[in-house]
This record gives sequence, C-alpha cells and structure tokens, in this order.
Amino acid sequence: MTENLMEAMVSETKQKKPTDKKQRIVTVAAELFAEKGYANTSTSEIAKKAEVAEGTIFRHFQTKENLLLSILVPFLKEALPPMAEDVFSKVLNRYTDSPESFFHALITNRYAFFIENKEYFQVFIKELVYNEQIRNEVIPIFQRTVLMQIETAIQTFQEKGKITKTIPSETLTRTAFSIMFGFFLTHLFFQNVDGESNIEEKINQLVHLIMNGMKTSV
Amino acid sequence: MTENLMEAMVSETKQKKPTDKKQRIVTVAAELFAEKGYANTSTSEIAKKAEVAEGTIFRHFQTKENLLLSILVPFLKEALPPMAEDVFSKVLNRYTDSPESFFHALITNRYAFFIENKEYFQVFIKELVYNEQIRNEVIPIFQRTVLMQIETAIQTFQEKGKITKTIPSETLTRTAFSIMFGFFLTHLFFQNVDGESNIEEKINQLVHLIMNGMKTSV
Amino acid sequence: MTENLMEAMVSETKQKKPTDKKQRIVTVAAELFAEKGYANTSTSEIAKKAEVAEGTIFRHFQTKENLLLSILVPFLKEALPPMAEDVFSKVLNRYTDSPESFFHALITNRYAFFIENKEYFQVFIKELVYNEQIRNEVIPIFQRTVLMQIETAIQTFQEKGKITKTIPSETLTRTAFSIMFGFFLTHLFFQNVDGESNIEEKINQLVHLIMNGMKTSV
Amino acid sequence: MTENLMEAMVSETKQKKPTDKKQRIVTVAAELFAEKGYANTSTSEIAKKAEVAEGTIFRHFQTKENLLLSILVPFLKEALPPMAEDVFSKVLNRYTDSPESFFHALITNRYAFFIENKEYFQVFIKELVYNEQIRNEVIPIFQRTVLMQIETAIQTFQEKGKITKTIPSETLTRTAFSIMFGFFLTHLFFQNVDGESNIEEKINQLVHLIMNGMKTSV
DNA sequence: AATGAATGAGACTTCATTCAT
DNA sequence: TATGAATGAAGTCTCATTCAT
Repeated sequence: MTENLMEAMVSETKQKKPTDKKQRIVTVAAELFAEKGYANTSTSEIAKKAEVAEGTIFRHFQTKENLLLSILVPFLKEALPPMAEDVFSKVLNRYTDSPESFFHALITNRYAFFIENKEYFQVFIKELVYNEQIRNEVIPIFQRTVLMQIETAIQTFQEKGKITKTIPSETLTRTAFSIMFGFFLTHLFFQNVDGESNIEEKINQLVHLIMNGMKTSV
Repeated sequence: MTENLMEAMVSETKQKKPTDKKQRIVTVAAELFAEKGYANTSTSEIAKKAEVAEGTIFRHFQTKENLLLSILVPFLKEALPPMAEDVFSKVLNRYTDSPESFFHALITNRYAFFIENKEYFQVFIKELVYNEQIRNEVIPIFQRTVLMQIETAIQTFQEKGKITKTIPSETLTRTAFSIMFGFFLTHLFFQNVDGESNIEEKINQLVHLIMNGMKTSV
Repeated sequence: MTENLMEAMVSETKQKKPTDKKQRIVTVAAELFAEKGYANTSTSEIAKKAEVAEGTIFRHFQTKENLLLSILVPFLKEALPPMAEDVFSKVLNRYTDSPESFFHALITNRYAFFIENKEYFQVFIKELVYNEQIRNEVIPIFQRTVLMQIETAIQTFQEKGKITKTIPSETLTRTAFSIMFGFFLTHLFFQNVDGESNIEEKINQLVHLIMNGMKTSV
Repeated sequence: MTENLMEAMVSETKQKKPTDKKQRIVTVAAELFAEKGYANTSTSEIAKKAEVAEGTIFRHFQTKENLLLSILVPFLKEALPPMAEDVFSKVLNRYTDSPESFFHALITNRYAFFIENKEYFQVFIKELVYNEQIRNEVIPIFQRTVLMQIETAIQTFQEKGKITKTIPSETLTRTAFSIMFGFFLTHLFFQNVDGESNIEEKINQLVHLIMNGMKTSV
C-alpha cells in the first residue's frame, strides 16, 4: 500500500467517464474480491472473467492494489462522510425528540445503504480485517465521522434526560454500534437469515433492545 | 482446504508430545498468521523465524494449510465445546437465578479466555472472514454449540419471566452475542481501549445495557 | 534490427520538413536514449515527455528500433562520410606539410563536432557497445571511411619522412585514434574534466604526445 | 541497483563452495551478458541454457541484478586492487629504472589478465557504458586504484628526468591509459586483429609510441 | 527427524505495437 | 495526422512443495 487512502479519496475526482472495459474490470474485481478476498484473487482471473486482456487492467489501474483502492475509495466516500453529514443532519434533526425514532431512522437508513452495497461491504470488511494499512487509515476516519456523530446524538439525548447518564457516552455508542453492526454482519455472511419480509419488525426489536434491554417489560 | 475441519478436530487426538521444532513452528506461524494473515505469510518466512529448515515444516505438516489447521483446530477444540458444555454447566447452573449474574459470569469467563488466546483469536477471525471453507465449516459448529447454549439459557430465563418474551429468543441471543463480541473485537483490533483497570466496571455496564438498555432509569 | 543501416543511410533522403511533433519525438528520444540507453527507455516514456500520444510515435516511425535509427543515421551520415571526404580534403590538403598541424586540425575539427553532438555521441556509443547489429554494420563503414583516411594521411607523411616507417601505418593509426577517442570519451562520460578554457592547450599536448611521446625533450 | 558495489565487494566473502548449479548459472549468465548485454538477456533464457529451473536462479541470487553483481564483483575484486597493489609492487619496483620496461611490463601483465577474462571484461564494459549506477560506483574506485598508481609511477619517472615535465602527469596518465585501453578494446570487440603470434612485437611498438611518439627517429 | 537445494506453476507487471475513432 | 484504449507476449520474481542426502 503505497498510496494514502485520504489522498486517494480527495484526488480521485478527476475521473472522466470510465470506459466500458474499465467499468467491467471494477465490477468483476469487486465480485471476486468479495468472494475470495484480495490476496486470493489473481489479476489473470479478473481479466478472464471480465473478458479483457490482463494488460488492460494495468493500463487502467497500474497495480493490483490500485484496483482495490479504486473499488474501496468511492465506496468509502459514499459510506462514511455522508453518514456523518448528510444522513445525520436529516436523521438527527428530524427525530430529535425521541431516541427510539432516531435509532430507528439511523438503522433503517444504513440498512438500505448496506443492502445496496452488500458486495462492496464484503470487500471492505475483508480487507479491514486482513490488511493492516487499510485498517490504520480507515479506522481513524471512521471514528471521526460515524462514531463521533452517533456519540454526539447520544450526548444530546443524555442532556435531555432521555438516555442514561450513568454509563459513559462512549460505551453507549460502541454498544449501539455493536448491535447495529452485528445485525448487518449477520445479513452479510449468512444469507437469508430472516425473510426480507419482517425487516421492519426486526429493526423495531433492535431499537427496543437498545433502549430497554431484554428484561421483562413491566 | 482439502481436509474437513470436523474430521481434523476428531482425528487430531493422537498427538504425542510435539517435538521442540514442531512446537516452535506452530508458535511462530501463529504469530505471523495473526499479524499478516495466512495468505500473506510464506512458509520460508516461518522457517526463518522458527530457525528450522523449510523442509521441516512440510515433514511435520505436509501442507501449509495443514499448518493453519494445526493452529486453529486445537484452539477451536478448546474454545467452542467447553464454552458449550463445561463452562455452561458451571456458569448457567451456578447463576441460574438472575440473568444479570449469568451474563456477568459468561462475559467474565469468555473475556479471560479471550485475553489468554488473543493471538489465536486473531488468526481465527482473520481466516473466518477470509476463508470460505473455514467459514462454512466452523459457523455451523459454532451455532450448534455456543449460540444454541446461550439461547437455551435465555429461553430458561424467559420461562422464569426474567427476560421478555415479546422478542424471539433467537434475536435476543444474537443481540447479546453482538454486544459481547463487539466488546471483544474492540479489544482485539484496537489496543488499549480502556485501561485494564476498569474491566470489571465495563462488564457491569454491558450487562446493564443488555438487560435494561440505555434509556434513563426511573 | 531488421533494417540495414547502409540502406537506411541512403534511402533516408526523402525526408520533407519533419512535423513539429515528429521533431519533438526525435529530440526527446535522443535525450532519453543518451541518458538511460535504448533498452531502458520505453516508448510510453518518450510519448509522455514529448507530449504526444504513444500512437503518434508509431505513426511516424513504425517501430521503436526505427526511431533509434532515425536518430543515429543522420548523425552518422554527418559524422562519418564528411569526416572522410569533406573534412579530409580540407584538413589534409591544407596542412599537408606538417603532421603536427594535421593532427591539430583533425582533433580540433572533430572536437568541435563532438561537443555539438555530445548527446548523439552518447546514444551512438551506448548502442555501439550494446547492440551487435549496429556494431557489425557501423564498424566496417567506420573503417572504410574514418580510419582509412587517417591511415592514408599517415602513409603520406611516412612517404615524406615525417613519420616513422618502423611501425606499420595501421598500428600508428589505431594509436592516434585511441588517443583522440580516449580524449573525447573522457569528456563524454565524466563531466568537466578540464575547464573548457584550456582545451587549446590540451590539444597541443595531445599532438605533442602523438608525435614525440612522453620522453624528456632534449 | 539497490546494493552498493563497495559493500558487495566486502560482504561477498562469506561465500561457501558454490553449488554445481549455481556455478553453471554464473557461467552461462556471463556468456549471455557478454554477448547481448544485461538488459537484453532474460532470466528464462539463462535458465534454459544452464539447464536449471528459472526459480533456481532466484533462489541463489534473489534478483537478476544481483546475478550481474555476482559476476562483476569478484571480477573487479581481482582486477582492480591487485592491479594497484600487488602488480604494481612487482612491476614498478622491478622495472624502476626505465619507463620503457615499466610500460612494457605493465601492458604485458594486464594483457595476460585481459585475455584470461575476456568475457568478464565484455560484461563489465557493456554495463559501464550502459548502467549509470555501476559507472558512478566503479569509476571512482578505478581512479583511486589503477589510474593513481600509474600516475605515481609516471611522477616518479618525471622526478628522475626520464619523462617530460612539460605536460601534467594527469594528461600523461590518461594518454598512456588510452593507448593501452584502446589496444585492449581492439582485441575485445574485433576478433583476431592480429595473429596472436606478434603480440610481443605489438607491445614493443606501443611502448615505443608512448615514449617516443610517431615522428621519424633521428 | 532434519535439511536446504531444486522445482515449476503462477503471480504481478511492462511494453512495443495495433486499430477504431 | 493524431489519438489512446486495448492487446498479449514476455519479463522478473514468489512460493508451496519435493527429494536426495
């Protein structure tokens, strides 16, 4: 990993319309990286499946690693900052009165994004676990954007007396994130956990657990 | 992956006392697999660091993959079934009256095991994410042992009216597991999240969140 | 090397005024070939530095090798035959009475040409050493033109009793050429051997050494 | 070129007995590098001609460049310092009274060495011309050892009044070296210039030219 | 049991060249 | 004339695995 992810996320704007073949390479590579991981996918395999010459991959991406970044960077660009800015300004402001409706909106919004980008999430999570440099570069960004915004929301609700102050907001944030992320992961690595039908109900249950835990309701 | 993990977990009992060199290979391989992942670690690197000839690795383990299994199988053998049988008979039976004390004992017990085996957990999780065969073989075992035992415990508490019945036990189980696993992962991939000092308090907070959620206590 | 240098040197007269881009390609290629050698310079590098598309190079020169020849041939055309015909008829006839003035004029004349074409000399010498076909084609031409003309001059001086007859004219020629060529090479591969100032004096010294050797003058 | 030639010349002493195959690789590579140059010789070609697997080359030499250094470094180790130290102490001390006998002994000695190592000289000179790093590293060594020793000898003779003082010793040295090196090169790149028979006579003529030049003897 | 030289398949990458636009 | 995307052969190098000692 020579390039820096942050730089890549900034500089990667000058993309003209990607060629047909270039797009095909990205698509196929994402599929294969998602399925078998970056390290277990060869460029010749990508070339074969995308029906291009192997050299074409390198004309467009220079290195295999660059190809990986070309998949991850646009995804992260859409996944991280919007989650912090766009989504939150919408979600948080609108549902500012009840933490329940906030968490419900948050999970619903991110679940939709997640379903749309299942494959990219798989690539991302695999490399997050496997690749130290990506981990080192992405996690701080992630903390500054996603986690801190959730924490801010939670603190707001703590101020309003709607969320307990006896537990530090940091721990609350991590726990809420764990529940949400665990929910997504379940859907990522095990297919068809639940029929798609009752997702709405599942989310309601998660929100209930986040807010009320599993003790018997009085 | 040619061999089957289950078979391996059974057949691998005939281990005599491993040679000095054999042990050194396993130790070094675990370190390197944990750090860089299986696919990014070469046998020659292992040989060099373990100060043995490369041939020696193959004399003992036949294939590189076998070496990986020789690390994971004993670990899983100790991690999974005991968690289900041994630990649960201790934990569940002893703390049968309150879900709080049950979750507290469970998390405490597994956290200790996790701390002891940090390195093996890293190898395991990396390959769980990256390696389809391991995923396919281990997850069902995991579901049958760990998750089902937690679910049984939760169902027992539901019968006793100590845990809500309005949410299916399966969802409750996954959520509890998410919280617990999220807690462990935080400690696995980010060093020094909290000072080691206040672990006890952290666990108490987790248990509180599992049982009561984050809404303001009345 | 498919084309024959002699053919190229003859046929290559039909050059109209070269395009702006064509000229830029030649200039840039000469620079790069001089610096890094033909084999270590890629056409894409040339294209980039000349600010043309890679295809443009091949539209004008068909092959990379042809581009090399397009640099070398005009250079050799000026370097070799004129040295034989033009220069010699001037130099030799004018300075026919003393070998000293002949060698002085010869070295001065070629040194000027060499300084003007330093870069082309570098390309030429690199490929002369590295490329068997160029060596095989150029050396005979070189022998027939340059060396034989010097030898003729030396023989003329031998007839006049101004140069020793006890050593074969061939050996004398090679030695004179070695001294002259060694002087040029020194200036080619090591920068700033002498300040440019005392070139005239250096040449005088070389001529003295060619004619009188290094023994103490009586 | 990552490694430094000087370091390589020092560190390369720990060589145990080279394998049969290792030796074959070196021999074949030297042949091919001499014939076609380093950049135009592929490792697969070397492997084929040496009748080893291509991997074997890299097991022994890590990189192709390292293989080149493994050929050049021992050669230079033998060629340069001995020429300065050993040879000179023999040649200079023994033939201290007349510059003629000194140059005669010097050329004879080096010519023998050159004939024995024709192939290595070809590799060396090709890369000296083509490869900037080798040039930058070897030339200073060369200047400090070979050239300076010749210059010292010449200065000694100047002190004794046997060589002219009107020309700086540096110029004399370079000229003597040009004549000698030109003589060697002629034998390197053009085969069979003279029958081997009259080498002794040729050397005598060179010495005469160095000392007396080509003017008619009185 | 242990070694380490040897292997060869296959990895990533470069590059001269072609061709549709 | 000029472009630059596309090609695929060939290049250097890595690596798990074998085998004679």
